This record gives sequence, C-alpha cells and structure tokens, in this order.
Amino acid sequence: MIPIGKLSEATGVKVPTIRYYEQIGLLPQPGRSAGNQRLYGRPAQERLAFIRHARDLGFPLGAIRELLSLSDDPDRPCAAADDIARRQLRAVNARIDRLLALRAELERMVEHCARGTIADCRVIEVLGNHALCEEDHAEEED
Amino acid sequence: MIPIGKLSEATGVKVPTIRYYEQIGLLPQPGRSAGNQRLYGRPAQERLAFIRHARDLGFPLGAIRELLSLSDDPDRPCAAADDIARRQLRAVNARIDRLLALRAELERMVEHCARGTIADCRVIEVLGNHALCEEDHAEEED
DNA sequence: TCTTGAAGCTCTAGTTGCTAGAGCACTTAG
DNA sequence: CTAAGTGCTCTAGCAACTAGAGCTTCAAGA
Repeated sequence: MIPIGKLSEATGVKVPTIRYYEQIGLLPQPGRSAGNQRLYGRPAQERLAFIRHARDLGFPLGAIRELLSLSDDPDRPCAAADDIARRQLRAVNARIDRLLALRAELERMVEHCARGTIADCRVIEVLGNHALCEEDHAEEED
Repeated sequence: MIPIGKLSEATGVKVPTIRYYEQIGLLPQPGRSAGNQRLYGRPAQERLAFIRHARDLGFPLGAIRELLSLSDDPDRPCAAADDIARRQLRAVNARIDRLLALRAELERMVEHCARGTIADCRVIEVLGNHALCEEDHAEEED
C-alpha cells in the first residue's frame, strides 16, 4: 500500500489529478490510513496507468470511462473497445489534416514577412483578409 | 450600423461569442440603440473578422490580443507580429508531430484487433501496458 | 521521544474558449 | 397592433485540470 505521492511518482500522474479522477469517479475511492490519508494497492496502480496511457493517446475521459468499464468485463465482445479506438483514430486524423492546412498557411505568412513595420506586415494583413489565404483551412475542429 | 445577429452572420462568429469577446475586452463596447441593443459599424466588423481568422488558424486569444494591439499601431516594427506567428507555427508543428505518433499507435492497436472478447482485446491490452507500444508517443503537449 | 519539514487533507476558485438556459425587453413585418 | 423573432443580462456549465489557503499527519534525524 502506497500513499498518493508514490502513486503519482509511479504513474507520472500528478497528485491533484489523481484526486480529481477519484472525484469524478474514474478511480474508486481508496482505503485510508488511520490518519485519513489515501493508500493505494496494485489494482489502483494499474488502473491509473491505464488511464494515463489512454490520456497520452488523446482519449477523452468519457472514452476512457467506457474503456475501463469494458475492461472490467472480460467476457464481452471486443468490438465496443475497437470502435472507441477507431473513433479516436478518426478524430486524430481529422486534427492532423486540419493542422497541416494551418501549418501551410502559417508558413506562407511567416515566409512573406519583410520585417518592416506593422503597416505592411504580411502577418497582420493576411489575418485581416481571409481572401489572401491559399489553403482553405477548415473552420471546425472536433 | 448592424445589430449583433447580422454581425454574427457576416462574420460567422456566434452571437454569444461576440458578447464574450466584448466582455473580455477583445472587442470594444459598441454603441447602443435607443432600446439598448448593440450596433456595429465597419471597423468592428473588420476587427471581428480578424479575430475569427486568427482563431481559425489556432491562435489563442492572448496572442490575438497582442496581434490586435500591434495592428492598432502601424508604425511599430513588424517583428513582434512575426514572432507571434512563428511561435504559433512552432506550436502547430509540435502538435502535428505528437498526433502523428498517436496515429501510428492507434493504427497499430486497431489493426491488431481480432474482434474477439475483451479478455484478449488488443486495444485494452495495449492501453494497460505501455511496454507494448512501439512509438514513444510523447507525454506533453504545449 | 521530540521535532521539524515534507507530504497529505479539504475546499474553493481559476484556467481557456466558449455554450446553454432563464426570464425578461425590444424590433419589425404583416 | 400584435406576434414572432431578436436582443438583453445574468448565472452556470463543459473539459481536464491547476493553484492556493489553511489545516493535519507522517517519517526521519537528534
């Protein structure tokens, strides 16, 4: 049984974040010491590592909640978990596409900077006039 | 002079968002009609279009605030605006790199899915065990 | 055993960039 | 003139934390 600080070290999740996960019900309430301090065992550690890893992969907490409830239930078909991962993959792909368009536009802006005064600054000019864009950097992200 | 709804249509920025921008001081307080409704002219319209465009390019509001104050002052050197754009470009590049690593990992997870039960689900397994990752998808974004 | 400094506790509020809703007042077309 | 539609203010909520105040507990050294 380890206290919250050690759990934090072991998983790379900050202490307040661990408490936050508990508060929103992602982590079960752990046992407490005589002096009311949280004490965690192996299963909590593994669960938190799972959460951490999924967060690193960009899964939103809602998706992680679903994945955790699936993983608690090993007999159910894997398709649901797979769907969540595919959904995340689609989201990541959409964000990549969008960012590539943004990068192209930003590079154009920055390359054309003559380092003069604001009055003829390409950056300010392009921002003020969408018609100067080549790429049609999309509007929405999701 | 147009009311807020027309301004919203003209710029593609939603009405509550316009009011929010005013509240945080990105847009100046507009004149009002006899019945206390906001009325906007050309300059407000251009300023909002500028903000919109910069948001589409992913600039955070703080950066937009700087860019706006620069553009209010055409004699100052352009270098500051250029720096902000370069900073944004670096941020975009970092996010792209990170997302490419995530995509690779997610694709690996999804491809290996045998569509069996959760007990041997690749998705759940990889999430639970970081050692199964090939890519070292970085931890931090910024 | 005592002490002291680190680590833990709870609670509230702030962050970013909005969005949603309640409960009103105003404007405008028919 | 009326009714739909638009506008107003205000508060609260979203994700996913982060920071701070003000207190208690733990652990290691003297």
